[in-house]
Amino acid sequence: MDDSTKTLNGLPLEDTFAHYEAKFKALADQKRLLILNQLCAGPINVVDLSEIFDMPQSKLSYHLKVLLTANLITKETKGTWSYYQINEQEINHLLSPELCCLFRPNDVC
Amino acid sequence: MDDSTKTLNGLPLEDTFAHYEAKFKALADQKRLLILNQLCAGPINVVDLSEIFDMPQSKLSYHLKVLLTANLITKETKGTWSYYQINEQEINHLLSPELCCLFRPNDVC
DNA sequence: TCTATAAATCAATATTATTTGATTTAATTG
DNA sequence: CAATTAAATCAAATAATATTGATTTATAGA
Repeated sequence: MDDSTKTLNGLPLEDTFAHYEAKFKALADQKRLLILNQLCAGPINVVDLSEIFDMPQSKLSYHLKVLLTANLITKETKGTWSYYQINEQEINHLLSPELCCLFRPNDVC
Repeated sequence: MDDSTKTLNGLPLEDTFAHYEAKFKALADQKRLLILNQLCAGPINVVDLSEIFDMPQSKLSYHLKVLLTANLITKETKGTWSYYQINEQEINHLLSPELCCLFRPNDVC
């Protein structure tokens, strides 16, 4: 069987890996990892994040969008305010239990 | 306690995340994920890889170097030939058991 | 309605990563 | 030693991401 026809769960391997490439790209940034870690303390809005990290709001919006697009976080908007949260399921699916601990709201590891 | 003083295993959080940023960057590429997956079939050299993936040798050397630097693979040189292998420990430390399966030599998941 | 504020988006720029083909280094073999 | 081959490296071109400050959109409240 030639390599180009290998599949996983009915998908060509290349599609599978294109999918994970996107996830890892979103994780491949120190600032975004710090944001994820901060989100463990609970839902938070852009303004509060920009104070905590001393970062311009537009920069945070950008990085939050990257994380959102990769489905690593979720957003809930209440009136003027948007609160961001970890997508625990997705994180658990990707990362080792060891690593997940850095990004899990309710864990002591 | 202010954010800049948070630590994990005696290291500032930022150092921890700088470390993981490098690992995830190495994983954040479809070609490198395919290479890792191929390495599961056993140690292999650059020329064979470049035939399997129909890629120029210099490109493969580049991507292998990225993976090596991130310590996701290891290299063993025998005379003229260099054989690359998965660093299973490192992969296991990073990825969920589910995902590890894509990159484990001896697993059926 | 007018003002203030949250948050996304935009356009310009800067920074990083990737690709390519050529060259170099080093080991093997005749 | 000369020729061959594996594999790393280099420099130049291109592509992808990130950063900045300004602008825009939308909601809330006086």
